Amino acid sequence: MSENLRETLLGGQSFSWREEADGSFSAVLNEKVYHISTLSDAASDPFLYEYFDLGYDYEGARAAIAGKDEILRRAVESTGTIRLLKQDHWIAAISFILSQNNNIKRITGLYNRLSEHFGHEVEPGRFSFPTPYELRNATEEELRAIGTGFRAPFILDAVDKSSVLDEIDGLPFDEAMDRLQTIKGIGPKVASCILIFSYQRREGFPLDVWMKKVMKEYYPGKTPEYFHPYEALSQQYLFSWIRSIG
DNA sequence: CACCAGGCCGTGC
DNA sequence: GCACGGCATGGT
Repeated sequence: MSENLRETLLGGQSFSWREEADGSFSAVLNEKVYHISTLSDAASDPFLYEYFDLGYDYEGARAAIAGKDEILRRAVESTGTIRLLKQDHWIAAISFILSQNNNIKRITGLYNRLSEHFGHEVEPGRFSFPTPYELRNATEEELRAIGTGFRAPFILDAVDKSSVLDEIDGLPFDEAMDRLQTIKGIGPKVASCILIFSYQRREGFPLDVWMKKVMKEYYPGKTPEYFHPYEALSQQYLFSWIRSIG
């Protein structure tokens, strides 16, 4: 099977993208509205080249993962190639704070409402995700009013501590995890998602309710170390697979 | 009505 | 250190 752009963009690592009626994808990033139909659309754009991590050999990684064991082979063959996006640190941090005890559809809705209420319009009807500066005067009541619920104070704490996101690069993985968790609403799972989908830390292995089920049923006694050096990508394939089969 | 969703916080032990 | 209840909201 070939590239699965849909799974990469809408499968739970980003909440910036929407699927258009013609099957293409669009998102407001970098003060622009990007439209993508295939990965080749990204190759000639420097921003998208980085964003889609086009310098990494995902086909090679995919083959290596599929050869690891029977479950991974099944997971890999159940879908096309999945990539690990390199998203903006702030967007990723808030996205995954929103994700806790939530589902992908509702997370996307919250992401869009935050953009419409606190971001700015870059094209008619298309809003950027709000920066920490744009959220500096937001109140807990305003954030709750758009449906963020108990996550509202976490967002405000992240605004206060947004500089933490500039102190992550170069840290050993465990220290990066600890530093991110100084922000309220960021625990081990959210921190690992931020590190993978924004800081290119491929040793992350987020354990959400789906992946805990996978580990219990198919990898009892195993730790993320088992999947080295493809922890994050293996996790993405297993996550996609277990969700597809329920 | 119940239970769940890409969990974490605060408390108690 | 680990176990537990609570938590906003919308879908099933």
